[in-house]
This record gives sequence, structure tokens and C-alpha cells, in this order.
Amino acid sequence: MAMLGGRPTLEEVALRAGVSRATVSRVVNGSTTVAEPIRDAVLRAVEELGYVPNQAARSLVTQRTDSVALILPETPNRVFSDDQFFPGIIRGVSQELEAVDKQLVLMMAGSTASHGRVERYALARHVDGVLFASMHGIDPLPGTLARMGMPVVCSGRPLGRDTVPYVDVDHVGGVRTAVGHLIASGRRRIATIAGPLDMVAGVDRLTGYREALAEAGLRCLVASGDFTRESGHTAMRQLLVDDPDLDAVFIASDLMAHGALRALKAAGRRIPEDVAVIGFDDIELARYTDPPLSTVRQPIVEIGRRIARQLLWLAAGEEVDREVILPTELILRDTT
Amino acid sequence: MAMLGGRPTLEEVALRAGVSRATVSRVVNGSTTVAEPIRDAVLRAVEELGYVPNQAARSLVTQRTDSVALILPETPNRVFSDDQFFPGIIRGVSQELEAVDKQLVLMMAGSTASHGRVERYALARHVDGVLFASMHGIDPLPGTLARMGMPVVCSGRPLGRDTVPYVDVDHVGGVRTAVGHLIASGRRRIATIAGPLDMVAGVDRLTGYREALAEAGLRCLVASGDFTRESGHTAMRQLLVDDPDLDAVFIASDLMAHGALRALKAAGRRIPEDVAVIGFDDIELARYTDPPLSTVRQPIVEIGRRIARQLLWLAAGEEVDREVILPTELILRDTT
DNA sequence: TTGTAGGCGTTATCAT
DNA sequence: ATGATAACGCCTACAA
Repeated sequence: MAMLGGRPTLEEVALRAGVSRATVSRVVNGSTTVAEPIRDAVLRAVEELGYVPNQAARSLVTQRTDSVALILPETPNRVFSDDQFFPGIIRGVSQELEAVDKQLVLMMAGSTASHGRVERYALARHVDGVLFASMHGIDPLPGTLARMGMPVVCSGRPLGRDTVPYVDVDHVGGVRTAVGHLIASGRRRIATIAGPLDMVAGVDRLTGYREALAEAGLRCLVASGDFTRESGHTAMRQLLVDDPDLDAVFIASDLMAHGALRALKAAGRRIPEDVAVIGFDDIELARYTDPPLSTVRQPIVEIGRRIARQLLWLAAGEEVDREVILPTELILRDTT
Repeated sequence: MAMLGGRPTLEEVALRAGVSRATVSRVVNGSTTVAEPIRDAVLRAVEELGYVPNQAARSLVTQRTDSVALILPETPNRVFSDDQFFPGIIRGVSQELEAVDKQLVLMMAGSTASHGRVERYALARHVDGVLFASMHGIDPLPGTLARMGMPVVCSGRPLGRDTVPYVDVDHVGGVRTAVGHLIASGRRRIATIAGPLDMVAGVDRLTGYREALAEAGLRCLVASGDFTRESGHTAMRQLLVDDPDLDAVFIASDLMAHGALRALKAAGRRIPEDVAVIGFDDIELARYTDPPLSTVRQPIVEIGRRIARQLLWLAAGEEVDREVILPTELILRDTT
């Protein structure tokens, strides 16, 4: 049992086991060059004293902390508001990290002021690496850290010309498939509610929509939201004003789709008879909207796992792919 | 600019500024006993070299890490699945922590195996404190850590007889108000879908329901869920079998209520004409269910902030209240 | 196989 | 007001 105030050190364990500090260190770190009986004695002493290595001391010499930082752009609306994206990412990341006994340090970085904090922190702690999730606009931070030799991986293709490794899904392809399905089933006035255009996910999904319509020679009708329910609701009402006869809409996130569904129903549209809708994400909510939402599934937790794995490779000094693209899948429910 | 491989140390800054390490340390830590010109010279050197203090070295001597751990019981279903509780807590906690420039270390602790990890970690890192959110059953970990002198605060009254400080809401009172409202508006066959009974939130909300019905001389009808949508859906169907004539139901979480709404509609019940429903939480979803859900609001983010603040006080060596109870509020929308 | 000793980058206690 | 100097707890050559 460790006692209050002053936990045992290597030194004390060594004393108790009747060996040198070096030997204790070897045992604790699993070196194989220690005689069986000695190892046992040390282990017993460790047990009896309740010894736990001091991570700060260890880091000081090893230059590692066995922890990685996950940086999330805290925008008032989105992060943790009611979106399953971040929770999913966190979950995936922590699964992978746990497997190798590393810790997850979470940092919100909304303001540019906090960018300073983040940078200082990453440097000061010697975190073993930094993960970024869904940045807005052109953020120099990932590139800056990478250039200083810090392992960095992003979820979502980073804007700008920094070339840090990232994991993303095939937004364009996924949306083209979805909109293609709408067209194939006879819809002709197909609108979209785009995500924020300072985010790759927003831009790429809009591109997919545009490409699909262009190919079919159909006209575009675009409204914009910021991935929140509320914005989806507002955008849908706008769309209904712009073209009361629209017969389908692709919406860049399920949450926005949820808001849009409400606007559609309020306007007396039957779904999917009058207007078909397809969302993007496939969060659990999608199965419970009324009617259940057709959507483009992206493997959110898997993205978290992959960025974590990539980072661990990087930190281990390996080369990793500059780009990993995960597939999406069209899930057809009752809104199409 | 710090260079790759080997960032500058106190020593180098001292050299460059032409002073001793001690003086640099003083400046960096904001001591007031340093002459103006010297301070400036040091600051300039810090700037030019891109010096950032090494946290490990610092922790080694100060015995602090400026970081706190947040332990979440990772159950396959709940954490981060689609519940706004944990995200809200995290958000509140990180707001408070950021204000004092401390870091948040996130740890999932589902298995008992991971309990070992958590304990070791908390000890090894000298985290300044540990936060627990919504534990299941009787968990000895908070008490154990507290006894070892570690500052600990829980969100939700801990089961068992360990006496660690906690922050919770008035579950019983909130539910009694809600059920009281149902009764006052003429409902007589009022069922409930309870949360998991190994959690205080589950037990207390059930108690509130029982008390309210007992007072009114009404009969109880109870089904159980685990706070997920799916379980709410299942439980509601069961309830409908048990008593096809029920005219109201109090549901221990909004997510379960969402699932239940679906079951109710599938069974052809009109809401609220045939059956009234009230949930608990007031997550954003509640405004978007069909119809919008009446519910008992609990201030989730505020809970996060409070546990963080309490912990900070504790860590600073102050006394804190053993118990902080936050109020709830009945939000009436269209399901009542 | 085991022990010795030096150093990791800071802070803090003394002198000065 | 500033500067030596001794910890802080551990890892790791290097020596034995």
C-alpha cells in the first residue's frame, strides 16, 4: 500500500529488495536480463511498497510521455453540442490508445488565442503526437507542429498546402452515389443543404452534389447550414421558398436533415412521396427520425481508430501513407 | 524558433541572456523580484530561442502536473453512443480547466481491468485530481484514490459508503414535479420507463415516480431501460402490452423517450391526446422529436463545470461541500 | 547478470 | 536582486 504523502521511489524498492536501483528499473521495465530469483524479490518489494513509477521522472529522461493530444476546434455550436461526430472520434482514438497504454489529452481550440496554448502545451509536454479533428479553414497549426518534428495526423483533409498525413472518407464519391440514386428514382428538382464551406467536409459534399447534377444535366439549388439541426431547419425553409416544387434534397449531415425533416413536415410535404431526403453520417438518430432517414454512412469510430494508429506508427518512427481514404455506404431507409 | 531535435533549455536561455538559470526561472514563473532590464533581456532570449519550459522537469520538482483526469465508465452502449450527457460533462469540465490552464486527460474505464490502469495512471502522473462521471454500481475506486490523498470529485451521488464530494441534481424532486403535472392534468394510468438500477440516476428517478404516484394513490407500472433509444423503444412496447390503456408515461431519459415515442406512434397512440409523455435531460433532441418532448431539464454542462471547480478547490487545499445539488426544471412542450 | 554513476531540465534553498 | 547548488526520480551507458 502506498502511503499518503510521499510514495515510494525506485530507491526504496531497491533497498527493500536488497539490489541496486538499476536492477529494479530493469525489472520494472521488463528487461529479460535479470535472474529469476532477483526478479521475484524485486517484484515482491514493488508489491509490498505499492510502488508506481513516477512518470515525470521517466519522461524527463526518455523524452516520451506516453500520451497524445487530440485537438478539437471548439466552435460554440458544434463540438459536443449534439453531434455524434466528435464523440465517435474520441471513442475510436481512445480504443487504440488504450491498447498500447497511452493516454488521451483532450484540448478544445476554438479561438486563435487557444492556438498558442495548444502549441505550447504540445511542446512543453513532449506529447508523443498530436491529432487534429475536423478543422475549419486553413489552420497552420498542424503544419507548424509537424515541421518541429512532432508527429501529427489529421482527421479530414487539411486545407492549405501543408502536407501532414490525414484520414478521410470519400465525400465526393459517397454523395455522388446518393444523388445518383435520387436521380435514378426519377427525382428532377434536387436541392441540397451544404455544410460550412470553410470545412473540407462541407466543400467536398457540395462538390459531389454538383458533379452528380451536372452529369445528369439538372439544375442546382443550394442552401447552406453549419451542421446543426437548427441550421438545417432554417435552410430547408429557405429552399422551400426558393423552389416550392423541389422533389428531393441531399443534406450534408444527419443532424441538419433532422431539422429539415421538421421544416418539410411543417410545410405539409409528405416524405418521401412529395420530397425524398438523404442525409450524411448515419448517426444512430437516423434510424429514429420520422420517417427513418436514408443517409450516406461514414465510419466515424473507425476514422478515430485510424488516425490514432497512423499517429502511433509515426511516433514509432515509421513511414505512413500521406492519405487514407475510407469508404462510405449508401443506407436506404424510408425517406427515399 | 525552436529547432528540430533538441529544444532550448533554461540553461541556454540563461547563457544567451547573460544571467543565471535561477533568474531565467524567476522570470518565466513571473517572480516580481527581478530588475526590469534583466527581465527584458531574459524575455527577449526566451523569444528568440523559442523556449518552452519542459513540463516533465517541472513536475518532477513541483509534484504537480497541471492536469486532471476525467474517468468515464465506458459501457458499450452508452458512453458516446448517442447520448449528450458525457459530451456535456466534458464540455463543462474543459471550460473550467481551460480557464486555469490545466489539461484534461480522458480515461474510459469500463472493465474492472481498466480500473487498475486508471489507478496506476492517476498515481504515476501525479494528476492534480480525478473526476468521475456517472458510475455504475458500487465503485471503490473514487474512495480508494481519495484515501491516498488524491483530490476526487464525482458527478452523481456515489453508491456505497465512501464519502467523496459530489455534484448531482435533484432527481427525485424533478421527477415528482413532472409526474405531479401529469396527475394534475388528469392522467390516471401513469407508467414509467426507468433507467438502469445500478445507477443513482436510475434509482432516484424511479423513486420520484413512485413517491408521486403513492401520494396520489395511483398504481405504479414500471419497465426498465438502460438510457438508450433502443431500450426505450422496447420498454414502451412492453408497457403497451402490460396496460393498453395507460394514458401517460414518465421516461427517465430523453433518448429513451425518443425510442418510446416511436413505439407509441407505431401502436397508433396519439400524443398527447391518448398518452402524455415526459422525458428527462432536455437534450437538444427534445425540441425536435415529433411532437416536441416535454422533459425535466438538468443542467448538464453546469454539472461538468461544478465538478471541475470543486476539484480545483480541493486541489488547492480548500475545504469543499460534500454535496452540491443543482436544480432541475420542468419544460413543457407538446407531449403533455 | 548486476552495480556505479552521470545526467535529463526545473525549482528552490541558500548565500552573496 | 542575483547566483551557486542541491534535490526531484528515473534510465542507461559503462564497468565489473
